[in-house]
Amino acid sequence: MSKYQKQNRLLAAVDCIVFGFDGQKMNLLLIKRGFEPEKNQWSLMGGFIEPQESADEAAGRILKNLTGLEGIYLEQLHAFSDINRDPIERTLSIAYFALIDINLYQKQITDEYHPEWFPLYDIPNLIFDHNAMVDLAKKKLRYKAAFHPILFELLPPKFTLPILQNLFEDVYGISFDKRNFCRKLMSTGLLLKQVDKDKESSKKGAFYYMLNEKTYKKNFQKVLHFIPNLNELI
Amino acid sequence: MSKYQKQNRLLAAVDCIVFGFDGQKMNLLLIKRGFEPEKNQWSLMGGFIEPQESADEAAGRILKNLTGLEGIYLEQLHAFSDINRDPIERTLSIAYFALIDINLYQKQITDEYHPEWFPLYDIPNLIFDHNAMVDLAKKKLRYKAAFHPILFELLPPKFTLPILQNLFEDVYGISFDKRNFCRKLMSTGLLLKQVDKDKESSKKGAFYYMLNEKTYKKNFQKVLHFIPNLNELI
DNA sequence: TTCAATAATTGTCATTTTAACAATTAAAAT
DNA sequence: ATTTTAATTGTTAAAATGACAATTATTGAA
Repeated sequence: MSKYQKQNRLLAAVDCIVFGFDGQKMNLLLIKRGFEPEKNQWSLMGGFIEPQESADEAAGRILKNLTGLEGIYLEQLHAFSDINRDPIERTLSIAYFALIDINLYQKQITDEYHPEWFPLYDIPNLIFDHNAMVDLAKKKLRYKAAFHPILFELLPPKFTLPILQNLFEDVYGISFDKRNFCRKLMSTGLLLKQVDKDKESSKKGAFYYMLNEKTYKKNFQKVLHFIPNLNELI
Repeated sequence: MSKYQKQNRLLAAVDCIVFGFDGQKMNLLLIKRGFEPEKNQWSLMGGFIEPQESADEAAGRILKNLTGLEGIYLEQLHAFSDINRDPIERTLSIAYFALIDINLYQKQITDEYHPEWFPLYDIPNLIFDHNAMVDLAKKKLRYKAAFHPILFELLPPKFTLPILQNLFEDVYGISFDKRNFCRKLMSTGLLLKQVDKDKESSKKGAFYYMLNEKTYKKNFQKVLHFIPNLNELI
C-alpha cells in the first residue's frame, strides 16, 4: 500500500526520569549531555525512538544502557510535544519514570554518560523541558505511592521499617507517626518479618522485612491508603 | 544550527476518546473512517499533528472539528507506539480522552465524519489499536472519577440527583445505595440545590442541582471518595 | 556488673468514616 | 379521596483514622 504522502514527520524520543533511594533521601539520575545543543549541561537520559522499536522498548533500552539493569519498574508518564522544546529541530518526547534499587545500580555503573545522582530536593537546571518532566514525575510518584505499594521498587530485597519510613517521609517531605505508619503497613499483609536484624544503624537493631511477592502482585491494583491527611500534601 | 541528520522521523497523530452521557448511559462518539486503509470502518476521531501545533492543540483542534465545542475537558491518556499499529506506515498516536455535555454536542452537530454515539457497553470493532485505547480510557475514567469530581463534566449545568446517580452507576456498572450516595455527594460541598424541579421524569419531581464552580475548581485536586467498596470495582 | 544512651518497638482511645439497612413524602393520575 | 410512582431522608453498628508516649533491646562506658 502507499504511504500517507503529504503528512509531516517528526523526530520522536523518550526521556527517562530515574528515581533511586539511598536509605536517607530520594535521588534522581542525571547525565551530562555529550553533544550539542546544550553540551555538558545536565539532562535526563534519553534517546530517539529507533525504527524497529516501540516507545516502551526504547525506554527499556535506554535505561539498560544507563544502568545495566533490565526488568525494572518503568511507566509511561506523559508525551511532551511543544513545538520548540528542542531548539535544533522539533522533537516529540515521551517521558518515562523508573524506580530502581540504587544498590543494584552502583554495582553495574557505566561511565559513558557521566551519570550522577542528585538529591530530589536539589535538582540543577536541566536542558529543554526536562525540569517540567521531573516536576510531573514527582507529582505522579506522590500520587501513586499514596495508593499503591510502588515505593518498594526503590528498596533492596531486605529492608527495615525505619528505612521504609524514611523513604515515605522523604517522598512526601513530612514525618509520619511511627505507630500509625507501622500499623498501616502491617495491615496490608505486604511485609514478611525476617528473623535477623540490621545492626549497622542502631544499637538495638531493626528487624529486616521482605516483600510478600504474592500479596504484592495480587494487591498492586488495589487502592490502599498509605498516607494520612493526604489532602494536605498534594 | 544544523538538524539531527541521521535520525528517523515518524508520523505523529492524536486520537480522541469522546465520552458523553445521555441521562441513562455512557456513550462514545465514533466516526466512520473516510479513507483507506479500513475505509468505512468505525474509528476514533483522530488526525496528524501539524507542524505548527502541539499534541494538546491538535487534540483540541480535532475535537472542535468533530463537535463544534471548545474549552471542554480534555486530558492526555497515553502514547501508543507499536511499530505496526498502522499498516500503511508507522504512526505514533497520542490518545486523549474528552468529557462533553452531550446536549451541547447535539446542537452543533456536524456531519462531515458521519459521527455516531455508541453505548459504552457495546462498542464495535474499531480500526488499529483503537479498542485498546478505549479500554484504557474507560479504566482511567473509572479510576479518576472515584477520587475527583470529573464526571460533572458530562452533565448539563442543571441536573438532578437521580441523574447524577445514574451516571455513576453506569460508569461503574453497579448500583449504589441512594442514601449513602446522596450523603457523600452533599458532604463535598460541590452541589448547590436549586429551587425548581425537573418534572419530566417523575410525578414528584426531582430538585435540580448545580455545581458550585468555586468549590469545584478549588477541590478538584483533592482526593475525595465517591465510590464505596472501590477495590471490588477496579 | 551496672548504668547510661540510643533507637526500635508497641497500645490506647476518642473521633470520624463507612456501609448496611426502609420508612416517609410530594405530586400526578385515576 | 385514593392510588401510584419515584424522590427524599435517618439510624446504627462496625471499621478506620489519627493523636497521643511508655517500654524494650542492645551497646558501650563507667
